[in-house]
Amino acid sequence: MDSKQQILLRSNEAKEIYLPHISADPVIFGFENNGLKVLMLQTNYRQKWLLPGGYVRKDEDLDDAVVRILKDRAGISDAYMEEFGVFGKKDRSEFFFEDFDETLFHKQRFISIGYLALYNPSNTILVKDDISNACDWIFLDELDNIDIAMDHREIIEKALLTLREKISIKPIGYNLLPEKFTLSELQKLYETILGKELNRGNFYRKIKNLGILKKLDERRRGGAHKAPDLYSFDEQNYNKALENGLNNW
Amino acid sequence: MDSKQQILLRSNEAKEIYLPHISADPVIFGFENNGLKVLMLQTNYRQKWLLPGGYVRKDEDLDDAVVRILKDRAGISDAYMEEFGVFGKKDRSEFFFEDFDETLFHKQRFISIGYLALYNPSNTILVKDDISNACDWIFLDELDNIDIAMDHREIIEKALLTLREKISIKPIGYNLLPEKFTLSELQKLYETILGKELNRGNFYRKIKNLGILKKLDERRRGGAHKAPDLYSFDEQNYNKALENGLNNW
DNA sequence: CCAAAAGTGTTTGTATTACACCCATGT
DNA sequence: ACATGGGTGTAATACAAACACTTTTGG
Repeated sequence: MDSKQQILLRSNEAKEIYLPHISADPVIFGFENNGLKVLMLQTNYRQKWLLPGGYVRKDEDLDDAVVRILKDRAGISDAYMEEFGVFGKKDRSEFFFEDFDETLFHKQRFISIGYLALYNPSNTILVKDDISNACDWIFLDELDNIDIAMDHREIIEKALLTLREKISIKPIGYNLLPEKFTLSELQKLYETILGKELNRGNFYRKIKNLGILKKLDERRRGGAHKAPDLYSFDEQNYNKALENGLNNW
Repeated sequence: MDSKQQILLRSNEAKEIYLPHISADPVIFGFENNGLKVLMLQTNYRQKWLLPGGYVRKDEDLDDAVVRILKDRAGISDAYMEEFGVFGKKDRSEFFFEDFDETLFHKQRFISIGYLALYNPSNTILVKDDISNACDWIFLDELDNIDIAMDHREIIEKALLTLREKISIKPIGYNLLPEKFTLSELQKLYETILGKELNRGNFYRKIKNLGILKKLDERRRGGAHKAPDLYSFDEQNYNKALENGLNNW
């Protein structure tokens, strides 16, 4: 079965179970090798890259739909999630399926709700579904080199802006870093998101005064030099800081 | 024609021209008599108060739809506008029209996109449309005393939170105050949105250093005491501050 | 004259920034 | 030994918060 037939099959099913005209597109950010990445899928059909979006079931809360979409399309659960924008231009999506006729579910006009998600790439086992031929974390600076469908590039940019604003108000890291991490990894994450370098000593003090870290009795061995201490987040204080907000960086 | 018949009539029309399942609800804030107000309509049907929401035409950008809705339902143009949240619980709206059958357009499941708008009440000539028997600015502290339909109270609360966060990043006032205003009016606006009192002298210096005000050669006469100077916004600097953001209050 | 309005001064406290220094330690 | 990591000291700066005093002026 070729990719076009597969889409047609999906279309009929979709008409029955999903609300028309509404889609949700999660921009899932991950942090690895000192860089920010976005999870994207490449469709069999037309070989273009897309956010792992999906639709809302007729009998399902929108919030639940997004959780399900993340799970089904990217194999991700328990990610941090937040709505950050709505994309509703009238020709934003219809053109993509130009070789299908108007009855195709996917070819409707869609208003898409953008969700920002944070997740640690090393926790993911990437599974491409049957309409995708690839599922990958793409570094932010590689986005320019791939062919992105519809307005998904614009969606990612808005998500990134939101992330940047967010980090000056709320702590970020819990969903992006592994259980155990070093201070310089955390600092690098902040530097990457903010797009500027931070002073190590000041970062050390500030993050420590927040009280959101727990120093572990372990070190990361095997590096070329002194073994750095490992930390993890103190969940209670982290969540308290999430509620109360922080100051600026 | 009673209110139920009127809704039925609207329903048939609506099915033809609007996208199903999608609505937009603007929370329009106004400032008058030293207090924040929200524009609301009271439906003939069931006498409940609602935000002046509307639907999106099949051939219309979402952004344009919101502008049209504001114009048609509240007689407002050129308001500041910004999306602040999406409300998508599955039973959030269907119950309101319980005495109609399932074919009613309005009784569908709706996912509503919330928009925050700022407008000066004295610029509005309130026009109730034919499905509303009242259209009014309601003071925030009066909201508890009126019967608000669906989840619209929750939507207003989220909008207010967004407004509060917004004021610490961007200047606010251009769309909420008349052309010419006094410093104490502006201070009162800030105090109302932030929900706390500010020191006059410090406010004076801070707002002045922002450079977003123009002092006019006029005074407000007729008060009991010294006539206060009138100001207006310096549009260029105001917009620059909008782009660049400010500090905290 | 009086109360509101405009404008300025000062003090205290707290964060931020930028550097710099010292110690610890794995290879 | 040495590069990295951990931890602290400090001086300059910049605001923010609280308060108080003065001058102006419309009725």
